[in-house]
Amino acid sequence: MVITRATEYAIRAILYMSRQPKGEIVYKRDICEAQDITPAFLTKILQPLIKEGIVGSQRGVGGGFFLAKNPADITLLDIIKTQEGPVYLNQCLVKEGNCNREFFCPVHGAWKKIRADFMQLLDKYDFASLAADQNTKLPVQSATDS
Amino acid sequence: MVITRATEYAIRAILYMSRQPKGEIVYKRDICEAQDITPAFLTKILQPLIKEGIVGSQRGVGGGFFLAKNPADITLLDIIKTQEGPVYLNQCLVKEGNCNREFFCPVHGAWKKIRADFMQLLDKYDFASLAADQNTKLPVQSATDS
DNA sequence: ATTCCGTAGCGCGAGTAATAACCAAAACGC
DNA sequence: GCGTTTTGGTTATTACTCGCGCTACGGAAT
Repeated sequence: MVITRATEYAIRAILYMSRQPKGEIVYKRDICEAQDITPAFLTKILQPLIKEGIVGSQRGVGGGFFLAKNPADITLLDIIKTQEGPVYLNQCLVKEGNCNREFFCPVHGAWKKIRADFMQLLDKYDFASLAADQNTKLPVQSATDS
Repeated sequence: MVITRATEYAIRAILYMSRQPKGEIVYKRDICEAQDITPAFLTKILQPLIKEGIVGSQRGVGGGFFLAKNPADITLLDIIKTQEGPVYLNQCLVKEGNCNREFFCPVHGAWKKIRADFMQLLDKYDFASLAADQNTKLPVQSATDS
């Protein structure tokens, strides 16, 4: 019951971009260095984010990636959904009719509620706040390496 | 991001036992039939529950399993923890010092909070209530097969 | 001796986490 | 304009881990 590494990296990458001036293009290389991600893997991770309209990309010389939305409008839930698909928690909730016990199984209803509450929990954290938190911890930019 | 089948089955098994008279021994075979679980797998699943003191077992002729605690004192979180270990959500939270970004990573704090809230969410559901829910759905016992 | 649970370990299959190779587009130099 | 360089886009492959279930043998109770 742990998020995948791809999700972890995606969150880091978005966080990194959130700290840049709005619309500023950042190099893949810079994200990788700052956040300890291999370039090839980062490419793959960013694709769904681009499709989702959260990240924009620019090819060619001087190209790179940038945030296509306001950090305040991006939440942890958004990122998790692009990487892992919808949050389900329980197999029975994956598809309607997937579980033939639905009629009488009381846990079914419980899971539905838990899932909804959990998603709401994740949706509370937006990247503007997260980036702000980081700024209070790290007033000096030069200490970003790990 | 889905719970394992073992957890699913464990919950079903506990639910089944919660509906029996307190302390009554049930056969493995009966649990398996009622809840669609293979006997060998159920054996494995019940072990951690026994170690945790949630389920009791009786060997020999006429032996079987029974609830060692009151259904009202067993929550979904208890079962999940026995099957999947502590709930972590994020690799960084698995072990203190596991994540060298802890100092400045703002997501770290967010995950800690989310995790605590999530666990509290799961801890709200006890098996006395769940079993009661089932009784309202299923007043007649003979309809329990799937 | 029989009937049950306890424990260890095996094996298939699916999913993770990368890596590699090749393709496409944009900008620059000439 | 044209080709080269610099970037991202896409697909395939791989090593590895883990979920899931099965098998086999051991141990306790009656």
